[in-house]
Amino acid sequence: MTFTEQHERRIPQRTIPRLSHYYRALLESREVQLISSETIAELTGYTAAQVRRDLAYFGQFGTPGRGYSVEDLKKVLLQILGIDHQWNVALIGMGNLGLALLRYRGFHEQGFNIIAGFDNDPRKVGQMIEGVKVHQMDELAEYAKRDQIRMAVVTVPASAAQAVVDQLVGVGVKAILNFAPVRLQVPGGVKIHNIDLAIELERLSFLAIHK
Amino acid sequence: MTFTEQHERRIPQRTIPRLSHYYRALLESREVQLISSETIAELTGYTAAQVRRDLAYFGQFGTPGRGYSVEDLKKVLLQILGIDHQWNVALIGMGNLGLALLRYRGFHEQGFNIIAGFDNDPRKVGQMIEGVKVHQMDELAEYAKRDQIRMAVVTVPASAAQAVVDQLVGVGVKAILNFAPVRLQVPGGVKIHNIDLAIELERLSFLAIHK
DNA sequence: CGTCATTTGTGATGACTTTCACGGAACAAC
DNA sequence: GTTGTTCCGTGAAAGTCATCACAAATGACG
Repeated sequence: MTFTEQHERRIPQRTIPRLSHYYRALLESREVQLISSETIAELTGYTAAQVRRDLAYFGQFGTPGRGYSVEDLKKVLLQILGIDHQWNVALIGMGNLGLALLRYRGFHEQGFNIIAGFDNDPRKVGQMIEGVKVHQMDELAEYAKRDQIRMAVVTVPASAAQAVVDQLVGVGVKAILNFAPVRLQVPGGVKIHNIDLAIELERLSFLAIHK
Repeated sequence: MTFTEQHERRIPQRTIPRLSHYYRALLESREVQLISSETIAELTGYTAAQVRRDLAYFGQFGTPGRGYSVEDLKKVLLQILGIDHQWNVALIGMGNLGLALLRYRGFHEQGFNIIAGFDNDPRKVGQMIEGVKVHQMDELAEYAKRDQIRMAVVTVPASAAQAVVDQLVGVGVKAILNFAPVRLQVPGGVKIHNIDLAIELERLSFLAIHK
């Protein structure tokens, strides 16, 4: 069973993280060969209808009366999420957050290989951390070309983020995960996803005092 | 001008982070006294109608024909977001991510004071990092009571997260920011917000290969 | 005071997302 | 075969959220 690109409908934004959760549920279900939408729902906390609808956006992967093949569905989800192959990732900004992400094992386990770090601080350049060497920013173009880097994680201060992103776009990076608390401009075709830790805490604060 | 609690309507989930963005835009507008929804929209990348609607969920803060008072609106947003006072926060799990968050200045700037760290690794217990002491987990109850800790950030491995959360709930913590990639059970009244870095990367991967 | 330009707050509309509910496909059992 | 059970895929309904568009409010100006 294979997933073949077929964009008939628009995919709801929130479907995508749910697919990741479904995939994790499948990883925990090695002993069974078939799994129902109801079981996936129980394991993930969503509803069975939601599971079926989300999967149906991408094709017909189940068998009525039986369920979904765990092995096949895992492959399909890997393909849909784009993690059926390795991503070479550059990490820009080797401050505390950058170091933490470099050491975070979760990335490598999902096929995201951080293959080079970049920083402008001379004290950090040249260091070897977790098997990853830290380079000066002006070496970015060289490595991006050589190692086909198409994804980057940005953990520089807000004031430097736009310039860094411009450089990344310039060397062909197509997807950027940005931790700097600032809205960044990118040309069409380049995807950017922002994680703002202060805003996440504020959201929690709001939840805690309301409702 | 003051915001008085009045929950007539349900607040859309996505309104809350937008409020944080509006607040940031106001911080950058010190020279002006009045600001229009149109200007806030330009600064944040949303639409003017969205800005007005979001604010209107909580009351009437503007003046027709004039706009919003920057000073007043800042106060209102601080109140709505619950960051008009300090939060005492416990940080559980002093691994790489925990250390990065401890050193991250953005938290303290928004009134989130990490006042104690906790870990079960004997090599970490007793250390002093960024002015914060690392304690054993079994000392949690004592500190939670003494310092009125009502919020916690959890950066322990997935396998330990539920036990940690149970302890936090037991000592009266009401809001938890969880970085462990696992779905956690909490009783009603306790708010939990999850950030899963691997899933965020998968979302980016999806965006990069589709559309 | 009347007119004009401006901008809020909100009813109405439209777009998007989730849930419901059921036809039909698949297989087991006899 | 036929019956019974299971469970997917999806049209339709319900629910949620964003945008439109305008009445009403405000102050400037003469």
